Amino acid sequence: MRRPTIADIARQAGVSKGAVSYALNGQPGVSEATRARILAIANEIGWRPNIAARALNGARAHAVGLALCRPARFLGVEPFFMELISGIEAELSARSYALLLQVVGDHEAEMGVYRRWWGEGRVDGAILVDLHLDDPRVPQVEEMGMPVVVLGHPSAAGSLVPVWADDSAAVRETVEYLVALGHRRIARVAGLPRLSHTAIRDRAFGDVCAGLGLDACPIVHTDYTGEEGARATRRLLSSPERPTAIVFDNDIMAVAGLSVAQEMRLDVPADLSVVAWDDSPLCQVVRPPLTVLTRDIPAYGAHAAQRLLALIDGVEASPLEDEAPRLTTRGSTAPPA
Amino acid sequence: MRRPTIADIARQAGVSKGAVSYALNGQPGVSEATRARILAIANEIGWRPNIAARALNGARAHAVGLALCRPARFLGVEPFFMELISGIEAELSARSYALLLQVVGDHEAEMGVYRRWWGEGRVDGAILVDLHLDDPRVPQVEEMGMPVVVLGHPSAAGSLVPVWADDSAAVRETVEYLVALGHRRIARVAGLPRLSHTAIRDRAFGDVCAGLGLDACPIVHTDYTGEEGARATRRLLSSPERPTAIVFDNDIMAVAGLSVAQEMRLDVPADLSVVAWDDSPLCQVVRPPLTVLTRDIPAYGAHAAQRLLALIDGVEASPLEDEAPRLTTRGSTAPPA
DNA sequence: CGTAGGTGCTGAACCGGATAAGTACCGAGA
DNA sequence: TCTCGGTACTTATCCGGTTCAGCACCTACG
Repeated sequence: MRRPTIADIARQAGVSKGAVSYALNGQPGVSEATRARILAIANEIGWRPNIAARALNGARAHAVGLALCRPARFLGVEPFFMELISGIEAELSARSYALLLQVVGDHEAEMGVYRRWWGEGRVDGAILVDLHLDDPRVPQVEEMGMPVVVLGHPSAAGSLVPVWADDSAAVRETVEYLVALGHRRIARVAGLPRLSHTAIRDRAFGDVCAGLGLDACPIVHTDYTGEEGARATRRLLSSPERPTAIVFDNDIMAVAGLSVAQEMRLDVPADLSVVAWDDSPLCQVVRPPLTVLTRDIPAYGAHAAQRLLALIDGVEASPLEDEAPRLTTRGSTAPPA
Repeated sequence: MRRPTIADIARQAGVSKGAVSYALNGQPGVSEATRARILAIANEIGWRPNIAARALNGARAHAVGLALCRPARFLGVEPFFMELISGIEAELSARSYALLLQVVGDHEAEMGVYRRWWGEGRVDGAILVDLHLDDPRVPQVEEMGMPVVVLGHPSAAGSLVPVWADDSAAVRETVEYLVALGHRRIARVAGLPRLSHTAIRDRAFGDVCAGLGLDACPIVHTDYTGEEGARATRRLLSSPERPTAIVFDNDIMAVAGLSVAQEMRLDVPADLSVVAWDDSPLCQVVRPPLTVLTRDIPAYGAHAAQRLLALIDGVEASPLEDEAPRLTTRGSTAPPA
């Protein structure tokens, strides 16, 4: 029960391997009658091209790589990656491209994986996520010559094609909205400080607060976990100059912060307004439902995949600024009491 | 700047391609001195094996497939899959196996993907998840002859190697605990009724309740979303014979149910005890923190990957009953008021 | 001293396709 | 009638490895 090859088809059709190859690939060089006969036989005996054989002739691997460098636990915590992956998938599967996924421990291992995949002809390109400030991966993949799309701001992407959203605008919209409600003391519970998008949001937050003449606008950095989100919230709410509004960098921390506020007998939104970055069912389910910055994460992934496929096709891929996160107001924001 | 091949190494070392192949693969047939020289050259010029060429000689694809048949949105909602994937990854990456992932729309597309991957020699095996009752995929992959491990109860796995946990025992432990606390009216908010593990939990729930002589133990089926979880809870809490405890099939629904209870001015745990299936940071973050059935999902994935790699190696892989979910009590369960 | 056996290597075939080069055949135009 | 040109193929080569058969050469043993 060996897998049928074009040699089998050739034998049955009474033609040469070459003719079968032309016929199956829609190339000129065979008559329509012969082509139809060959296709019929191929279909009948269940022939499938062997990608290995094709790859040997310099063909595409028809797969793109994604190495995720996050502790396994965090992956489960944040819906972000699954949503991103489903968006990437949507684009890839339409072109019959597969996604080669590997979770790695650190950036060194990540680069090792990319080097191997690229060196072994396993992937045609890759998507780089979670850019750091001065990320060493950028020059390294540039040197490899592998088509790569970066999910992140162009300022950190070097010569690689970036796909990003304007986080600064989202920060501005949020702060301006809170100020319009009457808030003067706004805090930000941020994610990992070494991530470049954290730095961008931090700077935008500081700039907007300063521009609006707000007093103290503290920023607390965390590791995105509910535990640290709760701790940061507790610290902020215990300070003498208690903020009347907190903007969290993800939904998990926002929910944790909400619980802390309620634990401290503060009413949300009367005593404290809460805004979360990234919507999730969770945000709609807690009481009060959270005002959030909504992003279409699957679209984000889809756009990155599109750009990557274009690059792989040899098309000059332009940077893409995706839609900025939109503020969706719910019950967790109101004028301060 | 072509990629170096063994021919390049052979030329530099002044030996034949065959000798290089033996040297690089640790096979006998070359002297240690020659082997060392060849390895040094290979290392120096940065040679990497071309998997395509290896695969052409019948070698492994060194990848396993996972096609997930869930709407993109649900993937983001449930941490389960990311945790599962990181567990699978942990095992695979240790053996330099990659995971080929594709999100598909329905079971037919899923089977199409498996057929293609297997037919094209892209994967050496696959992991089947989300088994249904009388799942048509089981006989289909059995016929394909592809090594497959099933995540689910043996009763639904046919001749495929199953990896599962004893959900019935977990259900029993939970109900017995609630009864010991003094509860007599316990309800279950379940997931999709067509999934085989839902059926197994349903049956166990019914059996245990009947065995303990409990009155009415209603089961409500949902689609795992917070919305349906909230609706199911509202319905249960509005009935004349209001349950004093509810066991939810995932954490999202449990949190939604908790909010509904609080919305209805019921105190948790005094008026209503809540138990969630699967722990997550979310469960620890809400007030009160939820009593949960804890599973080590990454371990679950790792075991499945282990079994699959064994199958691929031609080793007879035995079914594996994984550790049953453990009840972790927190503030959401107490004797009824 | 002849030879059996092992070591260390070479040369060539092979995997399953893609593709360039070559060839037989047919019809049309000069 | 001969040539030209296109069609419809065939043949051969290549991709980058693996693997088998074969062949020197050295050693040990009777």
